[in-house]
Amino acid sequence: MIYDFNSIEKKWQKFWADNQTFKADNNAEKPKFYVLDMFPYPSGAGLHVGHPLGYIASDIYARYKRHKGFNVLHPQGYDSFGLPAEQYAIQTGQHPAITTEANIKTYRRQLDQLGFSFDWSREVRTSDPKYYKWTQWIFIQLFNSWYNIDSDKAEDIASLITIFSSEGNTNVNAVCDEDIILFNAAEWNSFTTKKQQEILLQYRLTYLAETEVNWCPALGTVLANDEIVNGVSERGGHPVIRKKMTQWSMRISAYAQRLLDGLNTIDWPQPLKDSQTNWIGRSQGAAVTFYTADEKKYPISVFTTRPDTIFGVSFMTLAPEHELVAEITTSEQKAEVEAYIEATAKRSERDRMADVKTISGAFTGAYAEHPFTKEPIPIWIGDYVLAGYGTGAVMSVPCGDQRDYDFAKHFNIPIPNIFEGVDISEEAFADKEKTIIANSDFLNGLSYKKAVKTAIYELEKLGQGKGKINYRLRDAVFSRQRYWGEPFPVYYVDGMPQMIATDYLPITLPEVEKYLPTETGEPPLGNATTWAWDTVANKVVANAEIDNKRVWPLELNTMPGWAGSSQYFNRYMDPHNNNAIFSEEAINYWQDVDLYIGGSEHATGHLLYSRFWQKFMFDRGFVPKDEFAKKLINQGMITGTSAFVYREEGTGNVISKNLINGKSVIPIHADVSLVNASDELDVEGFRNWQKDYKNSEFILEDGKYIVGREVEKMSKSKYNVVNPDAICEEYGADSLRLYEMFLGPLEQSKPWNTAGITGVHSFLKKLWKLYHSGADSSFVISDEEPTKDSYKTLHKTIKKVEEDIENFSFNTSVSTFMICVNELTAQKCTSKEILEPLAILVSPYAPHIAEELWSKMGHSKSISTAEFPKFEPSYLVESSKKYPISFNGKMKFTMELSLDLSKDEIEEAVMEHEKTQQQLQGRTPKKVIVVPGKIVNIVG
RNA sequence: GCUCGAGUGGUGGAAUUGGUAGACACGUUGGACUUAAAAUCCAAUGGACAUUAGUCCGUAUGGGUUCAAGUCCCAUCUCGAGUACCA
Repeated sequence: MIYDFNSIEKKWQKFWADNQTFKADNNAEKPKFYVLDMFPYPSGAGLHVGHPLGYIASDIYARYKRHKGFNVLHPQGYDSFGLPAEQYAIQTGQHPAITTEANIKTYRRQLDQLGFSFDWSREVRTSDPKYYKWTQWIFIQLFNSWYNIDSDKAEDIASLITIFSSEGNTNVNAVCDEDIILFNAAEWNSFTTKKQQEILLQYRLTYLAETEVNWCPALGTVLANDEIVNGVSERGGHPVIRKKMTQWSMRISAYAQRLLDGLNTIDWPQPLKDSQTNWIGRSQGAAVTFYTADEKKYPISVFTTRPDTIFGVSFMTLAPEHELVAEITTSEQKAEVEAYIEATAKRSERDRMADVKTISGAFTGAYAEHPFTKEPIPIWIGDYVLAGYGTGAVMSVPCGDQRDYDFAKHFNIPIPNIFEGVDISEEAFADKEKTIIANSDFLNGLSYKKAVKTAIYELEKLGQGKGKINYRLRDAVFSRQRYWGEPFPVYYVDGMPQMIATDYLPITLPEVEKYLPTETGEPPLGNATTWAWDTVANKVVANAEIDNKRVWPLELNTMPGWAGSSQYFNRYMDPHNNNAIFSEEAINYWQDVDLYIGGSEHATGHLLYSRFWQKFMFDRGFVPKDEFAKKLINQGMITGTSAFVYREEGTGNVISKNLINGKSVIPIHADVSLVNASDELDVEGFRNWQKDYKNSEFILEDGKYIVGREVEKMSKSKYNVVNPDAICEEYGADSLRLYEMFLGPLEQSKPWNTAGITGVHSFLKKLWKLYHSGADSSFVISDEEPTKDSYKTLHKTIKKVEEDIENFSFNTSVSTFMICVNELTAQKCTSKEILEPLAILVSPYAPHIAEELWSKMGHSKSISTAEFPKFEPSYLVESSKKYPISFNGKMKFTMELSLDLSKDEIEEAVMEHEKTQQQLQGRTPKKVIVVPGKIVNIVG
């Protein structure tokens, strides 16, 4: 009987589906284990061989944990809102829901054929109204919450209203907008409802605010910083400009410190933690207030990490956008300042980035007063100061900061030296550790640390400063001018946002004629004709019914891509619950994700926002853990191996790689499916594929055309995409699963080369043969007592595979299986004692063949219910060891010695050996190092 | 520029606390079987010299620690990822 993988795999995939083998129970006696993959965006291109890498790894782990007696939750779903489907809709008029549905079908078929043990009964789709009902629900919870710094957590907005109406806001310590007015209880109670709502909005965790955004006119949308590459949109490469818009924001900044602290409690890759740490960008220093030297005494607050250098300030720099600029600029300087502001506004992000070195700025003509020396300090504006960071103003200390130094040099501003014994004639001195402060009044002679403390103390005495921690992390804009996203459960009464009661969720996406922004520049939902909220009937009605009494307009923006993915891991716990985002029983049973596998590209997007929402959900008592994933692994990327043919310039001949010899050629991508393992091109196939080359002359070497190879990212445009469907057809899913693991460590990126798959495929055939040693290769398994060697082979395999899986070293397990099967084949082992546990060992990696062998051995239940074989160390105990005998650290020969020997006995035996004498050639060794069980090294 | 990660045969990669470098595969070469091909099996395969032993060199480069270094320390180079004037 041959190994007919195609029918075996189909058979077991059907068995698993029919029997719901991997359906997870929400209240089992067994301990829980939650293995999660980052769910995919279902793109039109389908899966290529790089996509399943992480899914295979997590599937192996999930299957292993089942064997180990855990109740495993291993769900899968789709992040199905997103721009590509919308772009396609704009181009073709096809509704994104239809495109998405079709793409999901392809994904599902491709995932199924790989034999994953997903519990598909729990599938979620972010674009499904039954799912996004709960995304809208979370939004409402955020709206109805504020961040209390005293309790250091989010609380219900009702508690804030209670405080306002009983004592006003003077004692409230909250994370809120900067421009808060102070009021007492009586004033609060006398405010109009609208006024009260305006004030509350300044405290809510999601709030409407005027934000400066990256507006892309061509796409009609706002882009996040990470959606802009080199100043143009990542998709399409359209120009991006800065623009002010009223948008929903998330007060993630409230959680900056906790997001930082939480990193210490989770087992995530260090590079990922580092990039979140950088993104949050905590810096400790002081807020200092300077006052202008004129009679108006405008306060200018700055943030500095170096309050110890305050006596080195020789000018101040404001961002050109700073609101004080217009107020303080003198009439003489007005023209110059305005010209500079205009020039910077025109400069695109791209120009600014490409040109970091150019120093530019303008003098405002105004002066500030130094808090201690009372000397006048000139106030400049310069675009190296960013309006969006800190206060948009800096105290410039040219001797201690290179940018300030460069600016001062360029504009001939004095550079006072406040460091003892340091030369600053060439560059600024930014070292904190070796600093001794000089020329600084009461700070003279102090070290950095002491000077910082003293400076802050003195500033506080003056009432002109205090210690402060600043974060780079900005509140996250949550509005998108797009169609294919979650609608907000929000309508507007007199311009003030109102939440729709959660009973009436979901608010489903309206139908529109066109998916583009409206002619008046409103988002695509502005095209909807049935998009108004009837506050009495509590339903969406036609826009024509808007009377601004009972029927009001609905929000036109939709939510960003990360909305749907920020709590999906919790929704999987109870995905069909229509009364709650999840039941208490479900969340209390599953708690959190034990293992999360996905790409590192989500480091500062999805993974930061999810942690933020999780902490919010924790504060409000919805979830028991404030971090959602205990352990996270980034799988590396599988790159493609592109193939190139070379067209000679001039002649147009296509020259085989080794015949180029310095000729001037242009490399052209060839489809990798036209190239065999020996880099030979199917010339006829190439001619038929690229009609332009139909009649070109191909210059061959030894009758073959040899292509060039290069490792690149797998993409359609490089013709290097390898599709898993064809591989499953030719070698089977088990081969593909094994091979993807065999390629190398999970976390490393590595190039794909289909040729190597024959190695794991023939391993599976050998495995099959081990169980089919009868006449006509029929199934044979015996009750014979296994040999010692067979036991040893099995148990060293159990040990290694178990260690490997626990350490996520899946590549080495595959090698271990190969060695095991090679050895058992040589031993002619047919014992059930050995072959039964072997099938279980293999089953997480190659589940189809394992199920088939398992059932042939007479089992009626799935192999996934079998217990993982227990490692028995006694089978590996050795009585002797083949010692490597080294001379001066270099191994010369080996010697078999009993492990019972003492150090001295070993030394004696080694010294007596004739090869030792031969090596020594009569010399007496200076020293003999004996490490029992390891090595002998003879020195001298 | 800064932060982080990585450099091992022709290729993917192995190598526990420092203890036989190159496991396991791919590829290549030779052989068996076959009319032939595929499949399968056997042997060789880091480099150089010697081809019988054997000797020397080898884990990016240069130093160091050690009886012993791919592994630890210092410096340099190269590649990859993240970030972009963060005061």
